[in-house]
Amino acid sequence: MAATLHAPNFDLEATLNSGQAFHWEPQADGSFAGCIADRLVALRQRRDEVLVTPTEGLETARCYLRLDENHDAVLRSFPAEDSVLAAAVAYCPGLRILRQPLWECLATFLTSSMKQVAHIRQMSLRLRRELGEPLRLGDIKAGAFPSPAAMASAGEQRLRELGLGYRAVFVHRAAARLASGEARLEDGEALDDAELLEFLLRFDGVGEKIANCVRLFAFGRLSAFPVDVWIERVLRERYFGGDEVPRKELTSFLVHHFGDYGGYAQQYLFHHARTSKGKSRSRP
DNA sequence: GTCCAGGAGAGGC
DNA sequence: GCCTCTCATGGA
Repeated sequence: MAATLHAPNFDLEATLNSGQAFHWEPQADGSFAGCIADRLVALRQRRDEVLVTPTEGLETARCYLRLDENHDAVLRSFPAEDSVLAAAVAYCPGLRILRQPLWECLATFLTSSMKQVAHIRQMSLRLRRELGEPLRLGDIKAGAFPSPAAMASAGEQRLRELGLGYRAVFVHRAAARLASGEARLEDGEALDDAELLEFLLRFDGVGEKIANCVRLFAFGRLSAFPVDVWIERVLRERYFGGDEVPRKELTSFLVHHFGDYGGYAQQYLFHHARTSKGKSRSRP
């Protein structure tokens, strides 16, 4: 029934619930059910293994969970003298960056602006339920993430009704551009990191933050470093003594300090800040 | 009831 | 270039 993935130093629950993907649903048996592209799978962690149901989903899951990478090399790349990052890694060393489908990632993060993780999740599940291809796995039902064509033909008004608010226009425009063939996200694969950033910024509603989320979580550009309100707070408080930091100075610091796997560092810092008890939420 | 969120774009200066 | 304002919604 289930196939097994070797997954040392891996934390399935943290990875699926760390604000990268928003649709994994916990099951009574401790597994998580959700779609990877158009395949509905159930994933369950057992010590150093991840059990994948059905077995045909094995390679899909391996790729999605990035279990084909050398994670130790990522951890070794981090600046040794950085105690803030070290604490975040120690808090949840098994956290991984996912390798998500391109459109799903772009569309989901277009809905993310000025939204809390819980609400992005609600929108994602609703879009899947209302507009996605219905899938079944035993008793489990779920919807695939709706295609650009499905989103385009649903129309902006329908997307608004599904709770997207002012974000509906951006999602709809992107869906229409992709459905018509005017733009192809796969073309981004061949671009270098800087070119890919420019490519993504051409979508209306995509700024530097969302572009970096898509570069990191979908295109696997592991140096991409999304700066949201959480990360900005962590950086200001823990790396800049609480002072306001000009955006340009911040960007320069990120590139030089965190290095080739800055995106991973960012995810550890984000997850730690957002979920740990000692989370910093000081405000003026 | 109030606060705030994995932002971006437009307009004013 | 850097502010400030607006957009929309519901979980915490």
